[in-house]
Amino acid sequence: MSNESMTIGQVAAQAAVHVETIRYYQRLGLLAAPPRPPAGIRRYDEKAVARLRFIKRAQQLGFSLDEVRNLLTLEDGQSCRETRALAEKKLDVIGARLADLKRMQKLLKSLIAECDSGKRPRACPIIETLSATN
Amino acid sequence: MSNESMTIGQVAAQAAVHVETIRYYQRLGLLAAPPRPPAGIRRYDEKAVARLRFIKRAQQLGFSLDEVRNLLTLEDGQSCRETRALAEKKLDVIGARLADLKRMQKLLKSLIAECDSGKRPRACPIIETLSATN
DNA sequence: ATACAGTCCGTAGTGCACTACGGAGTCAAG
DNA sequence: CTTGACTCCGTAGTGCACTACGGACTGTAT
Repeated sequence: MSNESMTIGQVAAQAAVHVETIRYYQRLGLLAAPPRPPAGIRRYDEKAVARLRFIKRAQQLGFSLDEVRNLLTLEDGQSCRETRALAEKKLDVIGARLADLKRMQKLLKSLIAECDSGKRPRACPIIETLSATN
Repeated sequence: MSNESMTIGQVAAQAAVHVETIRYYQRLGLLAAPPRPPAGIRRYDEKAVARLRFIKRAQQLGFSLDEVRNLLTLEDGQSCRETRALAEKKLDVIGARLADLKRMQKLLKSLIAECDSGKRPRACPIIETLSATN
């Protein structure tokens, strides 16, 4: 089943995506659809599975499908510089997002802690904070 | 301008949101639209601004508008327990997201570092990694 | 009195990544 | 040779949080 000539459903299973997702990527031009034999069914090979995995891995690294499209045009591995630049930009975005989340986490934690210590004169510190007039 | 009887545009400016956003929240029932005088223009007070700020702050803490709706029904501050539960659930989600992002960050960093050390036999380590057959 | 900015309201579009649906065709097993 | 699972293809819907548009009206400054 990891051979040549798989159906779209088998490819989907191999790559752990839904059939519809494959078609969607084909529409977006992220994955080539093999030619359809006259009145037949398309057959896919290992490369399709590899490509899908590539896309999924890149997504997990935080790349959007549009960025993945870029990555794929660099897939030949010739332009390491560009790929690197893309990765660095993404790293910045991740750093910023990380800072945001940490800020949220800190605030929520302190609010919850304040809830726990019964010693606040006010109603609910969480609501209080959200309502603050700043 | 931070008085009674502001127009929707003034409220928007005060709360740093767009007019359309206010109307959108009204449609969602997050904010009450004051009655419209016959053939006139609606007038808003400070409370509207405060409510919008509440919503925006909650969003910054990672709450969806739907969750904000919940928060708003708890706004009287009487049911600290429920509010706390909501905050704790959100804290969990944030923790998970943080872990994800850190994983991504680590991987991207090491890939970029590998790019820098010229000593890899392969083409581009980033592309290589994405292409790996795992 | 009139120009013009702002308001009102409803509906439609955006972006992202899918997910669902439906009717027709195809393929393999029994 | 029929049943049933799978495939093909196009279009439409989902979820979230807005954003845009357009025509009619209102309020204010000149």
